[in-house]
Amino acid sequence: MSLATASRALNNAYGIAPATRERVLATARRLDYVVSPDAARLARGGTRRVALVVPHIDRWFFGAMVAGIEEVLAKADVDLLLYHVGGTDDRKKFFDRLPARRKVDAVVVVAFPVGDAERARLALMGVSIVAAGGQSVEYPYVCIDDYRAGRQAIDHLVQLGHRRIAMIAAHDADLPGWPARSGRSEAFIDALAEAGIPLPNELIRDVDWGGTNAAAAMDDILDGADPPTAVYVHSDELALGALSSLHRRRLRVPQDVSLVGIDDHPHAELVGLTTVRQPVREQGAIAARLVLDALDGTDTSSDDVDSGSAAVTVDTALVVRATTSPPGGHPDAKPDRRRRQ
Amino acid sequence: MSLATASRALNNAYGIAPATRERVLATARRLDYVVSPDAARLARGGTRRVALVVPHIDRWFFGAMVAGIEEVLAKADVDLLLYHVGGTDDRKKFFDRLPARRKVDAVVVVAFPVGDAERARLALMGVSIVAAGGQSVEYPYVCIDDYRAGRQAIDHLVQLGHRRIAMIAAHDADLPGWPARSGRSEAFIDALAEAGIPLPNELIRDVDWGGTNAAAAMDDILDGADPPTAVYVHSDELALGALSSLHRRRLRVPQDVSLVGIDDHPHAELVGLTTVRQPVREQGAIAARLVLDALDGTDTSSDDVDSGSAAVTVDTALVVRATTSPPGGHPDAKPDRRRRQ
DNA sequence: CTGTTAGCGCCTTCAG
DNA sequence: CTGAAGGCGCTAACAG
Repeated sequence: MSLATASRALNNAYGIAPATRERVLATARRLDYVVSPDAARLARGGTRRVALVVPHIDRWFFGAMVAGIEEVLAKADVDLLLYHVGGTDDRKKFFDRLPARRKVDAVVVVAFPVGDAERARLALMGVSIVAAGGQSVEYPYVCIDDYRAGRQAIDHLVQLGHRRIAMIAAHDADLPGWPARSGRSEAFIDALAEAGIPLPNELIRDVDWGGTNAAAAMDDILDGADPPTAVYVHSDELALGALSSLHRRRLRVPQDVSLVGIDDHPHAELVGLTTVRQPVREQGAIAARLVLDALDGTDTSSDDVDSGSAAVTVDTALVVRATTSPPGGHPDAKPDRRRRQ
Repeated sequence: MSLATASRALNNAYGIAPATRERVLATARRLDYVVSPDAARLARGGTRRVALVVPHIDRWFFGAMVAGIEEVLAKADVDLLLYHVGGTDDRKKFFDRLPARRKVDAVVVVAFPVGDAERARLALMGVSIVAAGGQSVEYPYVCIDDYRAGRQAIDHLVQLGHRRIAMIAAHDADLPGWPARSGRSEAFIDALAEAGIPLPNELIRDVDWGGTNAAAAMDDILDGADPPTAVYVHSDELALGALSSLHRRRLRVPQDVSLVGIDDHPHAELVGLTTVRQPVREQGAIAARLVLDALDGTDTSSDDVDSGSAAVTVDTALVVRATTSPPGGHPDAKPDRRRRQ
């Protein structure tokens, strides 16, 4: 039979006799034949591929995000090209060479602040772009409200009665302009202001990302003249560092000092860390759906539909575990050690 | 000028005048032109792509491995297609559908035990396969010697004078046949036997992978009649769980009980966990090189070269931190809290 | 419903 | 050293 007929059969196209199709499929099965996606793409246009640009694949947050994205994209039968853009040089190289060019229908930047120059380079690719975990004025995105998450953490401390509260923030040399920072910091400032607490500059540290750095910052803070009764840390992995400092000093948590983080990292549950949960995997899934929307939009050119839902903010929630209590730690007020088991 | 000339110029082919080439390249640059990799692949054969099959991308070990692979493969200008094969159903679906078929030149299975049926399916793809993190009789692989790693951990405990030692192993429903298990378990058995210590079956637990499960196992062990003075845990993430159990019970580590893990997870340093380091990222890099070798081999069909170096075992090393000491914990013998800072 | 005919964008002999 | 064909494996109009 003819080539075209076979092609139609394999693609479930219209206008083909069920019998013929069945025959084709059977033969294909017998020969273990599958169409070449590359050749198909060449003829049809549109790779079913999207590029994933991710800074630190070996950190939980990014891994979970990728897992979420992969899950729904795989289901939609689109492939993922992984570009690990770790350090600054990697980053430069990526945007200079644009290795994903002509290879994908879309790119997802994962928790990755895109600068103006970089945006210009990306535009060159001529494909849709979505940002996962980090808002963007230019692209469809999904993220949490970092300010709100921060407020949930701090307000919790304030409500417990803490007045002397430290903050450990972090920056990442590899991620200049990481957007979560400012929101989480502003939350601290505002919350204290609203509670009538003067901003304790001597209790604020801004470290390079990493648990050991956070531990050092915690040490530094505790060495101060008037140490805090509670510490707000920008993320759980940093909080774990702070916690190790506390343990090393044989300070009791939460009796001597309370500790709250953000993220709900798997290890947070393990050590009973009070934190603000963000659904990372779900964000990934949503990002993937944004991608699929974009692809459909491109295919059908229906610009007037759903062009507003391109910005999704998912909710966060305080998870109270065992590292927070009123100052001095009233045992009665102390929550269960492991809340969800 | 002609199409062919341009093609030659872009590919640095032989037989082209430097001037002409330069002119072509300049124009290409000006037009922001890049060749279509898909079309090129169609004409030339050989996608420059490899598939990465990874079970739990959101766990540190797998992420680090992927990072290592990506680093060298990106440098060689080959792209990575990511297939996240988490649960058993994912796995079945992947091997049934073989979504990477005809899309890649090789596939890397990351710490992923491949069964016979699965191997047969993979063979269908007709591409080279390498195993990263887990030995394989069939494929080129890179991994550590799990038995040896286990021995390094246990022998350390034995040398410190411990005679009552517990073991927490783990299995993963998603990774049936995980090869590291047996080696790490045998190490325990052999080491005790050599030291003349009878195997304490009541101190051995085999849990589902996960920190909380390990914590529960630790609880269970400590509730026993004659608790151990030291615990050997199959991996750091489990050890962190065990550690949380110890902390919760206000047991002093290492004075009351010593703890040793395997992996050197980033958090191990944070909490001062004594462990056996394995260079995960490096294993990824080596796996990537095995892939490149295989690709070259295919291209040039030079079967007689380096066909023996296909199995690499990388070294592990004991890292003594703060969770191990002689039974009872002689302060003098106690190593520095944070060894490498 | 099915076969024919063009390409998709590139590489590669083969003659100039 | 360069240009002119042919083809990689498939799909998409077209006719039958």
